[in-house]
Amino acid sequence: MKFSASKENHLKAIFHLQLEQGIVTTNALAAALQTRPASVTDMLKKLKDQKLLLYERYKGFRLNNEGKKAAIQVIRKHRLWEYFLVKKLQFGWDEVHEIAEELEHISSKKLVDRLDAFLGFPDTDPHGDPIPDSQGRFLQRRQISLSELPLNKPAQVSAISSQTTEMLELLQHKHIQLGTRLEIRKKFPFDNSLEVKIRNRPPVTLSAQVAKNVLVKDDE
Amino acid sequence: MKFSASKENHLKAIFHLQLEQGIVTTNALAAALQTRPASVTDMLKKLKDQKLLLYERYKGFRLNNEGKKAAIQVIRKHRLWEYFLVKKLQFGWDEVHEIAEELEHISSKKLVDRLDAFLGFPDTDPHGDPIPDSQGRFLQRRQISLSELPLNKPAQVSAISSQTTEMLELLQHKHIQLGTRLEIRKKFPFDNSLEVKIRNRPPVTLSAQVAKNVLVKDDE
DNA sequence: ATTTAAATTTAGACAAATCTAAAATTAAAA
DNA sequence: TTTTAATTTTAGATTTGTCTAAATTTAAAT
Ligand SMILES: [Mn+2]
Ligand SMILES: [Mn+2]
Ligand SMILES: [Mn+2]
Ligand SMILES: [Mn+2]
Repeated sequence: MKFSASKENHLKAIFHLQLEQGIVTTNALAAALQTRPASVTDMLKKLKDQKLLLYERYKGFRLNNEGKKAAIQVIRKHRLWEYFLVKKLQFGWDEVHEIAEELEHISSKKLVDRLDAFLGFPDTDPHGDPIPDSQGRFLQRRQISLSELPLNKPAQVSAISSQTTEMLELLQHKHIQLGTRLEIRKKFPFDNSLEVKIRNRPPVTLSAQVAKNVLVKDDE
Repeated sequence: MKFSASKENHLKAIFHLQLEQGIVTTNALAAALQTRPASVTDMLKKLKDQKLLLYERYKGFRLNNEGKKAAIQVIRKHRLWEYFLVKKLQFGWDEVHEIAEELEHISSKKLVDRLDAFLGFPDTDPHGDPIPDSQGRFLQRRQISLSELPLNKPAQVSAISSQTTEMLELLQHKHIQLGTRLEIRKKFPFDNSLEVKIRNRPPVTLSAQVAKNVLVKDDE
């Protein structure tokens, strides 16, 4: 089982998208990979031929078990290398992603397992994401509503449960989107509104109704 | 200047060949890269267009200054990764070449320099070959082939020029590795084979082909 | 100096991965 | 329910790197 770098990138991106959506669309994947929908369709055919995903034209797609296993191995490599770069080579957590995006395609399984041991079998990468073990097992952190998040606990937006245009417009205006890292600075019991801090931005206030529909996961 | 993996492989192989030959031939490069002469010609045109080598058709070729600089950077990466694999990940010196052949194409210059620092700026890789520094300087050590070593002159193995698995396996079986101290006890003109003595071991016989690829330096 | 052989290059093809433009399908709006 | 818009797929082209087979050039042998 050895896949090209491009196939590995596709598998990984599909894996992430289907965690949120269940089913993945051509446009979503093209956006995630910064490529064109037509290119995605081309690749989908190849991945389907290799029996890595379930796909019917015009109907969306998702990884099957084989595809998930392959994707998880790529994610494992990516996160172990990021951990290595930060912990051993003194890189900042914000400058390792691009390099790991290349290193994740080195194929030696033995290398990855030795690296894992060398690093002391870490279970979380520098961004707080879990690192799959050698067998591909990993603890998917459960996501909670922003309204349940404790004060001052760093978290990352992992889903928006109410996806009305109005809601998304409001969040966009407050600079909150999927992946945004934030923490709660203050809670107002009067109306259960929250004051939320995002790095490099002034604090913003969210109503209880909004907070309820923003799902977050631990950000280390 | 960022080059594709294939171009980097070509540059590196040309560099090594021209150390021996001065000028490099199409067939020699094809053999070194396990590819076809026609493919080499194709690549030569591209490298010439990018002004990395001097080339006239049917007349051989060699790297210019730019090409040498690029090749040395690839060699630096290759050898630093090999050192990392052996010293930090506990790989055997005979199993790292293939992996380094992939790792050498990771492009981040910062990564290489950080790795270098992390490893303590080593100047010799696990096969005894010198590691170029950040500016591309490196000490080509004065070493001779074992087949040129005079009788009964103590020497120390400093490099293995043919690093195939088969070669390394053979040497391992005869208890010869980097740093091994030895001397030639007898030379057989019939087939140019050698009888070599290693301290605390019975003498071993080496073929001319093997001896040619074992490089030694004066034993202090 | 011819002839023969070896080395090298060209011509034409192919696979992988990508793209643009146009067609087909599905979803949304009127 | 038409009509319109958005999404997705196809058709055909492009780039990079590789190959085989044939042609060209250089080197070796007679
Ligand atoms: Mn990352
Ligand atoms: Mn990648
Ligand atoms: Mn090597
Ligand atoms: Mn390589």
